[in-house]
Amino acid sequence: MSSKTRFVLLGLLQEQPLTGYEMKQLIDIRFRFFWNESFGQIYPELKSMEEDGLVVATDLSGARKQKRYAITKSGSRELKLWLASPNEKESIRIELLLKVYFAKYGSKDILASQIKQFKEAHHIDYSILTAFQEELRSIPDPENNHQDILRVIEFGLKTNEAYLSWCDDTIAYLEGTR
Amino acid sequence: MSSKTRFVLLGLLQEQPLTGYEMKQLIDIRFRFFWNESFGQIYPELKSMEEDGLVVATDLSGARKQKRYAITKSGSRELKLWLASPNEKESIRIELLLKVYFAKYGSKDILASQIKQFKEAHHIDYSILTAFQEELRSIPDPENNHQDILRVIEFGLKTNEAYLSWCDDTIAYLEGTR
DNA sequence: CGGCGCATGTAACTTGTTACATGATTCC
DNA sequence: GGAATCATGTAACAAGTTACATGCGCCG
Repeated sequence: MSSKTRFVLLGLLQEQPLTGYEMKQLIDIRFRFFWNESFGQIYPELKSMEEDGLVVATDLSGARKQKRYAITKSGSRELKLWLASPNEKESIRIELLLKVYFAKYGSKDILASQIKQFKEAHHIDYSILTAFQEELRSIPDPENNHQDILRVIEFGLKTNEAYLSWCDDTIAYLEGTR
Repeated sequence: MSSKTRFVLLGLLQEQPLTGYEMKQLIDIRFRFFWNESFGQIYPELKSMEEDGLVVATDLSGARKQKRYAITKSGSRELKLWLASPNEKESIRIELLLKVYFAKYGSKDILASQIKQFKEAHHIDYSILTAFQEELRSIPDPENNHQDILRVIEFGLKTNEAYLSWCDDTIAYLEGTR
């Protein structure tokens, strides 16, 4: 289970030079439903990537000591290599499902409220995804550059729809057995 | 992000006494689509749980040096406490989606084959879930003990259906743009 | 008698989170 | 001038994986 932080950052930099802070923001917004990275990973990783010659940093003078990173030829090569390499099994951990599995040892009411919370969180995800989708669709895209990203959004929409519908069924079940 | 290993094990032990090895097997089979634990977590955790008085071990003499753990009153209390406590945000990491997002920098053909692999893996998950569902339904359940577990299976089925349908759409899209 | 599955355990390592420190800029 | 946000970084810690060591029992 090797770290993928490096490749996420390279992927973002392939589009345009960015600061570590900006990359974190992009990951939080665009990848929120299937990926995350913390500053504690990003900054040290950028340093090590620079040492490996995959990126070059420019110290923005004047501005608030920000470092803008750009990808190098070598970095692009690494990115392509990773894109063609096999994927690791996705890792998923949903505490709520453990609690549903063990539901008979706990309170149905509390569980129902936990599911409602889960539902709300994913309803927000769903809204964000819908907004992002509309935004992308509203921008003219003659070269079909947005299609790939729209596929990712579609994944998020479909899985979140599944989540929401499961929540409704399960809340109904829990409240029906009171 | 505190570890939940302890509670998973307590939950399993609430049903019946088990060895570490058996718990690992149950987690691998029953929780495979939303949770995992390794021996490297399980054995040290069981030791620490015994020290905390949440479980008691019985050394099965004669048999191949196995230790069977049983939950204590104190352990049951801990389990109930956790069941009523708030959940951590679920963690999900899907490398494939990063690659779809960055698809324009790589090969469409390779990506399509990666998605096919993903699809196959989840088709297997789907089959396992269906089999487990049928098994549970075939066992008479006068006290509705299986209902909670069936809800968990339902979650797996719904999300996997979403995955599979997304795979088909996305493969079609990739192969259409060749 | 050899290989596989059962069974437990540990040590080294990698990965990831959190908390903290520092300081600039912007906006009210 | 104070709060929020921008911005970078590190150190301590927690969590999780992997590889290894050990040995029994069963089946062919």
